[in-house]
Amino acid sequence: MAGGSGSGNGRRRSPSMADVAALAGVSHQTVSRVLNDSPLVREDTRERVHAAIVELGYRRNAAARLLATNRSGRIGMVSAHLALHGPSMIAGAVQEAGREAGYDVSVVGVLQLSEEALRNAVDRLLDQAVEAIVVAVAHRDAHHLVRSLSLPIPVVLAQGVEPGEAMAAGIDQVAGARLATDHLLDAGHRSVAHVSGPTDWTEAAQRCEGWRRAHEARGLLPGPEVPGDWSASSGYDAGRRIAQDLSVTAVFVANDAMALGVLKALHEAGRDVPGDVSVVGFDDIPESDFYFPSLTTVAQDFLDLGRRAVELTVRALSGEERPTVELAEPVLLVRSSTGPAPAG
Amino acid sequence: MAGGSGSGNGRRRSPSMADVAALAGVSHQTVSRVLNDSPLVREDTRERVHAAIVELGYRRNAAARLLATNRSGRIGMVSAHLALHGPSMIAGAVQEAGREAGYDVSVVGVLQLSEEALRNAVDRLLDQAVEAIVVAVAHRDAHHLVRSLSLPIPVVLAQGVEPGEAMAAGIDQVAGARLATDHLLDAGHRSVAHVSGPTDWTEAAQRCEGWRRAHEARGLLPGPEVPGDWSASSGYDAGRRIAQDLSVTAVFVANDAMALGVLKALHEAGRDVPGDVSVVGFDDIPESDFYFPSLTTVAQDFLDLGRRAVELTVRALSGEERPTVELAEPVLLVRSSTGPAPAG
DNA sequence: CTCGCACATGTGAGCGCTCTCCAACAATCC
DNA sequence: GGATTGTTGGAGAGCGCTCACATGTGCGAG
Repeated sequence: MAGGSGSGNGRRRSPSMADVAALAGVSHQTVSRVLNDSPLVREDTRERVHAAIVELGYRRNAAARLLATNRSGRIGMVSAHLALHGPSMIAGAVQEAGREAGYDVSVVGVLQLSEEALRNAVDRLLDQAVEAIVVAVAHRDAHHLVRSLSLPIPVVLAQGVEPGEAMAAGIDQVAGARLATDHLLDAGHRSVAHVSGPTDWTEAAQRCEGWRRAHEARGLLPGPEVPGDWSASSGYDAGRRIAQDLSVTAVFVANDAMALGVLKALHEAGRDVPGDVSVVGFDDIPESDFYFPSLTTVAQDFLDLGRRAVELTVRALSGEERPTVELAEPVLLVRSSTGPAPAG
Repeated sequence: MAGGSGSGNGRRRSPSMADVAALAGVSHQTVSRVLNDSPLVREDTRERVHAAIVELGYRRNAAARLLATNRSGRIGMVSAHLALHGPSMIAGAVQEAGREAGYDVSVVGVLQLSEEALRNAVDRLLDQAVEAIVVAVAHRDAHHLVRSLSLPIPVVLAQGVEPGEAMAAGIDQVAGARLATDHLLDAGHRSVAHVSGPTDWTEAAQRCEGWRRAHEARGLLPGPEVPGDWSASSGYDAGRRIAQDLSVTAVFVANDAMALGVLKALHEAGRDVPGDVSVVGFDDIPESDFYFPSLTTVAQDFLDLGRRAVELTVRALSGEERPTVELAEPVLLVRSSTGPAPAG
């Protein structure tokens, strides 16, 4: 036991605060103060410490800091279908907005939607000691789970929320759908068909609701509703069914990808867009301007949504009880896939 | 100061190992053993501990564990343009493959590509104590940065790599481009035009290279090259220029989104696809089957790529010096946007 | 009946940081 | 000139875990 206490330890440990302190000729506490921008350090001391930090390539150990402070500076986010336009935009926006607010954002994607998968995702985030969780899964089950889950940290919902709901940010899907449907009805169409998203997705349900209400408000009966699954392929199938019904002169499709399929099916069936049939999409993906014809669609400001979600998070974190933000309003982009109802 | 030492401390701390140990009537070490599946625990003790864990809702503190072990079980990933199909698929695949291999994956997206932004991203990952980093930015600068950066942890490249490169997984872009170009040349076209991606992206450069070589191999001169930026909009601009040149009968477009733009421009110029002009894309995004006409394109197995990248990471982590995997081969999907060269 | 050896469990140090206290010293006041 | 500030610095505990070790059993062998 005497003598050589194992010094030559193969892999060199990274420098610690003590090493920096020793090199700068101060105590570890002073180094800590410098790192945390405390004003209680003389300028030349601060510089000496900084020099030591650079020389050693010191980097503060986040785990130790977290252990001591119990604050991770990290927000978790759970998302599904990250390959889809909306979810991926929201994830990017939350990450960006979080960063602006001084938080790191960890995104965990759920592949198969199930209660277990969601719980799992939340568990993984909890393991990372996140201070709050943003759930951006606009699925009914997710909504329920979030509300039932009683976590010691704030959980905010992004997307698929109801107006006035606390701890929830969103874009008014019902309003967006009404915008789209009203545009068609205003153009003289007697009714509008709808290609919907999967019904267990709250957004799909809300868009459907808006479409229905737009008709109701005018005392009209809505056209046929054909279910899809967000994919272009399902839109194509729906489009083929719609093309057979010659009384349909206008279609509101729940997202742009499906609208692409609808457009193709209509085209193949020899029905002209917008001459015979008008089509409106939802999402304004960058490609939709280059469809044939370029697609009238509803645009949502995802970046703003991300910012609102983070704003809620920050407010909740700073003690506010059940912070609320208003739903954002989507915008209709009129392009060339819509026109007046055909005469007759 | 006597008496009531602040016991009613508002926010209750989450239970620690010691709490579990006390409840189960064992020492904290035994709890640790149970948590780490040590065989040195009697069955009934193990059950008692488990019961205590459940009762208390105990969850192991990852920061403390990391501090003690110096192993985070986390892999970092830096990605850019997560809204694009390829990058987003790769991110998902790496996350999934990492999870299978027992690692958590942290993705940090870079918005503006710059050396500083990349360094920043790496810094953020380092702060999370990742054990390795996967860089999935197929940009020349990223490639350089990664090779110059000398980190104490393994860094593997995914996408935009050269054959035989160590610590790098990829899909052979040159081969993919040759596949596409040869398909057109085989169909009798005398030369093929190319709408390329931004030239500082290695993938764009490699696809361009494959297109060039395919001509070379037959002693042909390549058609005009028009630069794009991956967006449908830039593809549209390129398509308009190409449509003016009546000698062009075939176009290889560096990705599907730009191909959509090309298709539209060609259509507007009255040039029939594939009657007058054949078009091939790259990526096989789910929508490309529903373009007008449905797009012949090159498909890449991103999931496999993710798995290979993680495989490299794991091998490097387990001490292998400079592990290598082979480039994967992409596949040509022939659909209806390509046909024989027009007579004349 | 002691020894030894497997197994099962407990003890204590230390990971790198932040926090709460306390010490040293200069400048200021009555 | 001694008490009173304010400024700058240091010492030490403790966050919750894992590690290396010490300890306490039971049981067959010498």
